[in-house]
Amino acid sequence: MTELTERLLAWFQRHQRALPWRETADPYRIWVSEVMLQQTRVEAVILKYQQFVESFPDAAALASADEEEVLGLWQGLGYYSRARRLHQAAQILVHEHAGRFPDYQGFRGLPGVGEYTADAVYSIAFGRPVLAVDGNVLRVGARLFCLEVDILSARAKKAVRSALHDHVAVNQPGVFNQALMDLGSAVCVPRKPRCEGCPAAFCCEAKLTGRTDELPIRGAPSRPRPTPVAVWVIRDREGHLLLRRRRGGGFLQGLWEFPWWETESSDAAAETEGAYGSGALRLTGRQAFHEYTFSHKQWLMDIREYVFDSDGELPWMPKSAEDYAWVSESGWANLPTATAFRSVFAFAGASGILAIGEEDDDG
DNA sequence: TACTCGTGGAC
DNA sequence: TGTCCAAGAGT
Repeated sequence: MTELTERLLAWFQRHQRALPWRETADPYRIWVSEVMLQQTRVEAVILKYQQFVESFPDAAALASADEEEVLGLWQGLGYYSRARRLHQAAQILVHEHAGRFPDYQGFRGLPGVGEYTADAVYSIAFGRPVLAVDGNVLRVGARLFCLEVDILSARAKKAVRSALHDHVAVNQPGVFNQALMDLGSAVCVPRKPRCEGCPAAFCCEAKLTGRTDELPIRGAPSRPRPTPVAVWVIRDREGHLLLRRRRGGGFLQGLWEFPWWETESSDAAAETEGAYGSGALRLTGRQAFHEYTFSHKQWLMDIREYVFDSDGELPWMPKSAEDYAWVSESGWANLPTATAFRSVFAFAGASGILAIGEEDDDG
């Protein structure tokens, strides 16, 4: 065991956070936590994790659940394909692996299980002596070894793996990996690292050469692309709201939403009116404008209210219509929805939304 | 490699 | 207030 390893483990023993997924050795629960934690802060995960494993205490329970129920518990966490892939993977585990965790390669091949997740779960739950390289470890490694390459590049990952290889605590790799991650999130933070309390400061090349503020090197993320989008709040004669469930694509797949269309022109309302309007749809005149920013696009939402004055279906609704539903102003609360539509529910006056708290309306 | 895929907290 | 970014995976 190297001095770095020794000091890091001692620091972790003293400073580690109490987290619900650290109170179990169940690989299923550790797996759930790792998937939830992808690109997501610990504080946002804790409650969701507890609710999730309470509803689905094991892989069999998750496998037999409806996708809608799974998405409902994931609601608000974002990156919803994680939930669908976890659900699919649980079904594969139950039906093709008799509910037992397969070997490392078998697990690595499950939907949503990449290199990091496989390494994290198998080091923590099974003691597999591998380094789990996440964003924290990349940042810590970049400073420890003064890596001059973009930490998001494949080269950086390879360099960190190589440089840390001999430091992995092979008799407790899971503890070692979590110690590195905790160090990254609590001490070796992106800006203004807290080197005073760092157990690795004694051998940190960035610290010893005064370069902690220059490292790591990381390219600027691409900016969200402004995107006009028309959102239709459609009521029937009884005041029910028309929602649809998204199918066939990655974005927000499986979630319920108001009908919307991204448009080429900045006048989203006019463009969609021509394409999707119908004689049975009557504008009420109520309109609002909201912005909502995803990781990769910025929606400029032109929200309009219509009344559907007919008993039929709208031309663009599929014949089966099983992915469309007329719901009461409180009925939406039982359906998984994306946060992007929170302001639209507020606009629609849907009950329950005021408890969440709102928000601007440029009218 | 570069892009898609959400959300909200920190500063 | 805008910017950054968090225990990534899939394509």
